[in-house]
Amino acid sequence: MSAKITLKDISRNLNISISTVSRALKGHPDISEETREKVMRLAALMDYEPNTYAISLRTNKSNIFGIIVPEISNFFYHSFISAVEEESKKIGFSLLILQSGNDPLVEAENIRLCRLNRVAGVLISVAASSKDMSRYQKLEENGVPIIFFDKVPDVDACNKVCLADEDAAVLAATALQKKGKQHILAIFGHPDISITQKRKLAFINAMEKNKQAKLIIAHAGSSRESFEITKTAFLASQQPDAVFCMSDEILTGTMKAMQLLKINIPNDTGIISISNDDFIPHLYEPEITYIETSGYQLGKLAFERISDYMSGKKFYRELILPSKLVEGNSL
Amino acid sequence: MSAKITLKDISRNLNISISTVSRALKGHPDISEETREKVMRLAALMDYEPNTYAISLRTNKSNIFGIIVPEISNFFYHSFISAVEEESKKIGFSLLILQSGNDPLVEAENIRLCRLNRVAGVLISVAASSKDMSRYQKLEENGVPIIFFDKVPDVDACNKVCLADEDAAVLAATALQKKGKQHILAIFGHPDISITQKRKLAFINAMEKNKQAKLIIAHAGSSRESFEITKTAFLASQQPDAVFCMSDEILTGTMKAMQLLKINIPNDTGIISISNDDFIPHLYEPEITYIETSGYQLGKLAFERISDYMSGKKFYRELILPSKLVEGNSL
DNA sequence: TTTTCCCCCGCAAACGTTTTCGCAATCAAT
DNA sequence: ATTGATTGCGAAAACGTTTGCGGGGGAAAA
Repeated sequence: MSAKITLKDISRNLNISISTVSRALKGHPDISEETREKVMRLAALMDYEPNTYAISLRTNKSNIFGIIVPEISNFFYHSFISAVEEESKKIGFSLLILQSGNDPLVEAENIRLCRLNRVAGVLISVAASSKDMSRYQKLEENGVPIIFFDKVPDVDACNKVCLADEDAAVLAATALQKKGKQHILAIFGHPDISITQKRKLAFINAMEKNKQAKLIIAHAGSSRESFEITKTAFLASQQPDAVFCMSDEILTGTMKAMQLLKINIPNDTGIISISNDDFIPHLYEPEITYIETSGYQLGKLAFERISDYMSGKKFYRELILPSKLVEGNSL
Repeated sequence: MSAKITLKDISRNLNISISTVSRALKGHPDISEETREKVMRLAALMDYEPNTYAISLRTNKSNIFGIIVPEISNFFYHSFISAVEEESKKIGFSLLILQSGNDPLVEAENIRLCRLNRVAGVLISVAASSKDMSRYQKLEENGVPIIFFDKVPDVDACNKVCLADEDAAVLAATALQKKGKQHILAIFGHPDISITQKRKLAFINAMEKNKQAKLIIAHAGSSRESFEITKTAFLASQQPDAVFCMSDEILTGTMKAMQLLKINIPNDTGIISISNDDFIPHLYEPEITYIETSGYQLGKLAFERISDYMSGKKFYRELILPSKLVEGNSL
């Protein structure tokens, strides 16, 4: 049980005051080069590690970011978290990861936890699309920066980093047109969530330019539903010559149907999706052509924003991460 | 900037001492029912939230578990973390999640971080299969319980929770025999890692009972490699009538080859794998028959062990999570 | 010589708790 | 009435830092 060594230990050992040790360790200009050297050396030798709790108590700050997501078991949030973790580590920060399970109550509780732990900042993808910002504002009043990402509140006065949802849909539509697809099954997510609405609108608009193409719009709340939708569509008299899947989850359902019906891709039909990572699209043969909206990249962006905020750039901004087409062989 | 209210605020308000307030709040027997009530009520009213840093400084404890995994972007660790998070929340604990990237140096640094943050306990899946336990022991000397899970050190004097690796392989072998498979391609992971060795040994042993079956053993370090191995095997003159995949990663590679070669499952060939979750096996049509070794369940088990430890059961134990066969339609 | 200035450094308070010790009051037992 | 135990509470130290203020000493300016 090697007792933790403290500033006091060092000061006693060197016959100088605690304050001098403290200042020396953090390069305060008041301290002479000579004593600074001395202190530094001894601290290293004694394996001194500052007590983060004492520091936080004194300064009312911490080296922890809170990060709240609907669920951690999700590729997208996953890669987001990884990215933030990588960057945070570089500046000596740790992550307090909390999942809200899409429940506003749990979310509120998590925010409370962040307050309790005096986190230095919060990154959050909101659960409910509530317009009630009060629970978030409490944090900012205490000087805690809060960055919304992906699923963000529908108000202007906050910091957001988002994916280019419309843009991704447009890119997909363009790719389909370029291939001359004429009979397209487009499967979107649950009609109520905002991301579905955005992508659907943008997709349909972009498709308008191609008057003669036949468009079938469908909504799937789960992988299972998109499986059924796809199956039905391809069992009909006239098969689509392309499928657009709004998300990874939908893509997996569609692909199961493809396997069941032994449909040849891309000869019988083309596939294109919007995906968060390369994982799902690379699972199939041929590999799926997709529009990437990277959680990882978004994480990097969010970290950048929170760093900027903490170093003084406290104005509100919305950052958008561009998406890009990744060519597979499925279209 | 609503200043945080403290014990002092409450005490002043009630004209009693800080110590009394502190004791009242935590139900100390010294305090009369009457004042306890009073204090409780006012605390609730004033929305009092204890300062965790002050508490930790004073008690040298925290309400945080450290959890160190090779990578967080991995289904298995993922579900493990989810399970631990769920349970921890119930007892008011948070999680400090760190990834080592399989680098012993980073791992050491992460362990240091756990010490720095005075975590109440550590759950770790070790990076290197090093037998050097010193860096871990330092924690236990400080009274911090450390539970190893999944990838554990090869020594007895520590707490472990593991998957039934041998068991899973035996179950798979048995299932293959029951179906009367005679020409089996078995793909394992990288030959150096311990889990590969365990599973391979158990699998081969279990297969011995079926003398006339032809067994092809292969090793794949990645999804790509298992793709190549499978392709080659099925392009040969005599095709296997079943494939056994040791892990999800290997399964994905094999399934890509199946799609490429348009092999009919289970008519042309049967598939069975060992998987951490239902996610990957359910991605295909037909769904894959697999042996489940659940990260989620393992997380629950690990939490149970660390709770027990903290409540006094400090002896060393190794817990094994049984695995079970989940029937799909691929065999 | 005196004054002014700057360079280094120490004192002590403060952050919000927990906990040891002790004290006064009450009550039961002798 | 004296002792002894018990009950309910307060004073104060401690946890390890940071930081405002002030002071001693030496050098430069007067």
